[in-house]
Amino acid sequence: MPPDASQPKVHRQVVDQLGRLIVGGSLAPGDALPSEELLAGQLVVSRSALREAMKVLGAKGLIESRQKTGARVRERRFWHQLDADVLGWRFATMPTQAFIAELVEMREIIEPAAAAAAAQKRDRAQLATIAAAYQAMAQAGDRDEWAKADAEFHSAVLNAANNELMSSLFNVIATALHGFFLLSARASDDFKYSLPQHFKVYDAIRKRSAPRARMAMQKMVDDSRRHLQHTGGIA
Amino acid sequence: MPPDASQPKVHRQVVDQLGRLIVGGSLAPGDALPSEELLAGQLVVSRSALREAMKVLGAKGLIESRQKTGARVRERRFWHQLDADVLGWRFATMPTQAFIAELVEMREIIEPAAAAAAAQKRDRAQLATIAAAYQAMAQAGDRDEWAKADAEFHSAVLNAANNELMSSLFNVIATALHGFFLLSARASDDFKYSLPQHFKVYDAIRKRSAPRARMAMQKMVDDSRRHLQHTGGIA
DNA sequence: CAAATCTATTTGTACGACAATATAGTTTTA
DNA sequence: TAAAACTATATTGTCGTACAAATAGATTTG
Repeated sequence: MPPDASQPKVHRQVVDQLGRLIVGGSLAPGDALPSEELLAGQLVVSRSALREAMKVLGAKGLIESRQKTGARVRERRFWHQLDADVLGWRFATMPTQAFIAELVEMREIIEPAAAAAAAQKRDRAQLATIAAAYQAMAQAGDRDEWAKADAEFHSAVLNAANNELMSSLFNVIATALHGFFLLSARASDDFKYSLPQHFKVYDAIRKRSAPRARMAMQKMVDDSRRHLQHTGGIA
Repeated sequence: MPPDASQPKVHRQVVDQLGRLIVGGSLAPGDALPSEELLAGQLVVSRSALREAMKVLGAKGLIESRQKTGARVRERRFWHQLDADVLGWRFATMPTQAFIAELVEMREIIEPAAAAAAAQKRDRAQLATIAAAYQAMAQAGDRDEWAKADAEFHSAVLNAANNELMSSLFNVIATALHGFFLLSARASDDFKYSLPQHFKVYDAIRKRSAPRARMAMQKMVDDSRRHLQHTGGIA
């Protein structure tokens, strides 16, 4: 009994189909979609289900519907680029080096800033959560355990910054990068090689030293980039 | 003939109503919404319109619907905090100092990083756009002209960073801050006092000096914060 | 007591009808 | 002729109803 074996609902499937078409470029900004009646016929779904899907796409900034004129694909600058689905569709249709670079750049901006903020604003419980994640990393027996604890560590740091906007942003970025196994710089043999660097981040946050926390996280992020360049990236 | 006098559609109104209730805390995470039939009756709308609204709220991470169980408010960590509507509802219901501080903090993280990236990646046309905005600032005759050109300048810098994720993020943050007139540090009498600082940003980007661009923007942002603290904030 | 079955509730999908709106064309008017 | 007012018409928006699908909870059964 797989935990998520429920077949996807129709409207969700339509959201995915149209989303991919738009983000993938098959439907360009300015293009008009077929009328709801027509499109529903083409996709073999009811107009009700189609409309629910269109509203969702509208909520993501991808399309705009107006009476008489119909629905049109909006310009890219209106797209909610930080929406998880939109990111996913970009991944599915254009996993280019440039796109990955954008994600990595965002990560490199957020994490050092978050570490600095965490050093200033973290409370005791949040520090404890970071410490627990660090312990789990130290005791990790294999790559999977390490990866899990590593993700928790970074998530805990973000949480300790006490800024929901920042957390939400990192959440999206990290999830997307996770899809490419690009979050942690995983050395082939010694997967724990970055443990000391993580300790420095933790220690700086513990001592409430924002500059040191920022620098330590910056170094970690730089290492990650160096590693990426070594392996030549993916796409 | 006001440009946007069209009465808001029903499903949009429902999205707003429920969105405010949830973000405002009247409906807490974990709470169950009434069944669609009931809720439609309470709001005096058809089930169809209500469902379209619920799908939109689901797309924003606010609620989750399941058969038999009904719809429930999701935990805050799932909310799309960077969605323009969600930000708007937070504004409408909880314009607290803490929330504004989160927005300002995000801005302070993004803009210096964006200036640095722009210095490295901008092309000629993007530089020209920044220059044009700067010129408009220099020639601004009143506060409104200045504010408009100022917004264009910052937007142009973000655009020159050539990272759609960053642009999208800044767009949302800046729009929200604009709602509070908190984007630019507007001195009461000399509204052009930050012009030289803007020039430094432009000049560094022109000379492709990332460090100087970052520092110049950082200083601008710091000034803005200092000014905020002087005036004691708003909410 | 555990497993299988049934039942009732709620969302999901489909269909049909009409209202509201905005475009494009048509007619009227100055 | 040009501008203004009107009219047709395509398309989305809203409503209501019926039924399908899923699933939590009660019931039966071994």
